[in-house]
Amino acid sequence: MRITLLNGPTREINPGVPVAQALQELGVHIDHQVVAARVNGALTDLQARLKEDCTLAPVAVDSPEGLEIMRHSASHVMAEAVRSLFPDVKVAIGPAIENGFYYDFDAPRPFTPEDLPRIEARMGELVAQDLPFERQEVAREEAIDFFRTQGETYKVEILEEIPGDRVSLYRQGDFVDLCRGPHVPSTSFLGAYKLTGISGAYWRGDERLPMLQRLYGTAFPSPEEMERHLELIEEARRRDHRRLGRELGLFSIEDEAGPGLVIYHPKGAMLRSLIEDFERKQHLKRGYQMVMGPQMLRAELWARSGHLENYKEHMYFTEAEGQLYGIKPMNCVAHMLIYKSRVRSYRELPLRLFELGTVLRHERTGVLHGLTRVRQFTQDDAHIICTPEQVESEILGVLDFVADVMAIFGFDYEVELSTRPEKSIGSDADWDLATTALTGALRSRNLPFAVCEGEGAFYGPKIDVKLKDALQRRWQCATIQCDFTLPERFDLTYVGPDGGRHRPVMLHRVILGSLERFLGVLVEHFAGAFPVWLAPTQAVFLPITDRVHAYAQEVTSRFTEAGLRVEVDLRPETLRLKIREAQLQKIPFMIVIGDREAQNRTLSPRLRDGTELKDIPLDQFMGRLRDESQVPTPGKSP
RNA sequence: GCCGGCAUAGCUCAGUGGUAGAGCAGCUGAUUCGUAAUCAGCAGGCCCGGGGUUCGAAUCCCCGUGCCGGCUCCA
Repeated sequence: MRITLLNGPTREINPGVPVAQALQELGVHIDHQVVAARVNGALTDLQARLKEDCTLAPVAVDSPEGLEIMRHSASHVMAEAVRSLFPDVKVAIGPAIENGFYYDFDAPRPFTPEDLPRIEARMGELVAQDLPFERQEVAREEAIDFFRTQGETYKVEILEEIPGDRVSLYRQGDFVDLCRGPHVPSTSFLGAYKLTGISGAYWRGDERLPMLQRLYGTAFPSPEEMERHLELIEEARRRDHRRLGRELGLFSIEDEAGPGLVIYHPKGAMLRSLIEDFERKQHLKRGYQMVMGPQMLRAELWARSGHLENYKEHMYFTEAEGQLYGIKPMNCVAHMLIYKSRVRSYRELPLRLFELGTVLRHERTGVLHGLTRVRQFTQDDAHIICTPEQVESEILGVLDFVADVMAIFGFDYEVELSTRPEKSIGSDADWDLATTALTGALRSRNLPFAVCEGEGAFYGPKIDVKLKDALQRRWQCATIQCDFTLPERFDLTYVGPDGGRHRPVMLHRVILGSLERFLGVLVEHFAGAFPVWLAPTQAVFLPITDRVHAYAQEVTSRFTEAGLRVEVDLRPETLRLKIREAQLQKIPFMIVIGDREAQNRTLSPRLRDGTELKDIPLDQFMGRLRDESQVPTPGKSP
């Protein structure tokens, strides 16, 4: 039997040798770094026996596949630990996930935080025993019988649905699990792991099905790598926008006012208004027209738009003079009315209507979270109404818009295309047109994209943009959705060159998405240290003694009149104290003013990073601050 | 909405059946100071709300509300 090492030598090897031995004979050093192998490209256990000619490649624990295998094995070990400590639990599923793993159990009593150390300790014992993972292939019926006698009804349920006659089981110690594999050779291959959380999780992710108990863990090849990961979580905690929002005086969410309702404090309102100014300029530059719709519209309109049918449970209603009004959860309806207000010619298309539209959505209490999930938020929303021929170029325009804006804020992003879901309306032709246009636009900009089959809105396919923040976390911001329903329901038409009436296509799109969410992401991305153009307070003047108060106040007025966002700290405190507080407020420039500066009409700015500049002429520094206040132009100097 | 945890001063947190505490912040006074905390004093609480157990509840039990971590949903 001829075995070839990928990008390596070929050897004649006796049939029936295990993968690990074959690798060794091919000169691969086998230690705990190697957890599995690829046999002709397919992930395989190291213990598997080779029967025919093939190509081999080792899979190291620090490769993405190797890590996933190790984490998956960790979930099995956790399941064994849980089964041995709590014999009454049934096991459901336990995959590897980003940074770790989980396992779902049906437990007679919920787990508590005190259970975690016990389970972890038991896992430690299992790891110390170095139990081998053994793969066994059996007939599906045999597996069903086995799990049924064990009382593992969830495994039986899974088995009854998977196709094929034969399935694989993995055993380590006393624990046997239905599993595709592969696994690490034995429990001592686990590396560093830690149980991190408990939560409820619906069986099969369906809220109509029973809730199981999920245990989360994290696992890495080495303790150092796990430490780095835990440190990253700690860093995320430090950057939490809910904490920084309070500390920096940006916003609050008060129990008295109601959950999910953001109250902007002065600094937060300034930041928000800077972003809104930016948005207006960017949209006007790209041929959008600003519009504004009312906060509530008659319920009949929401019936017509289909919201009453599809979105009612998320809507707030109010009544006046016997009329029922729906408070807007989306901005589209008013935009439809604007379009319909007169006869439209093809010459007007594409019509791009932009609104910083504030919407209210009744979100279920459990999903609310800081600024990222709220009940009232403002979208940078636009509806583009165009001819079918214009759809693709309009989508391109939006993609370029997104690219520009993300570059300005300094975010990388990923793109997803979501296609027709099972429950949907519209003709196949419409769906094809829209999906082709979306895909075509992505292709022509060479944007790599993931396809989420069946994840589209019920009225049309969409492109979602996930920006990545400084901690590599992904956030939904921009989305571009094709919509055939609304032009239909509101009977939108335009007069074509032929003099006949035609139905336009509508694109619904946002760039930043929810300003609230975007603000939250910005806070965490910059850890509260906003770039000068976004900083609510750009500089604070710090007079050392009250002899220089007059000069400090004069300078403050001059900067303020120049449109710069500055403050002055006239308290009779020490410079050290003032610096410390300004530093904690993450103000970009702390400007020291003492007798020398007042004498020479200069300033001594300290930067956020601790750099001290000395005796800069007043006008020179004002020029610098003015320059840095400009919206960055990516592509030009850093 | 579901599972679990938590709720004490503006903030961070001690106090687990017997008279409510600390640090920071705040206020008052002194200090006029050169790059991350000057000193002293004072004040601050329906212990989330409502019921119950108990001679006695911040503490134990029940019901609400809110928050946190997840699930489901989602901008």
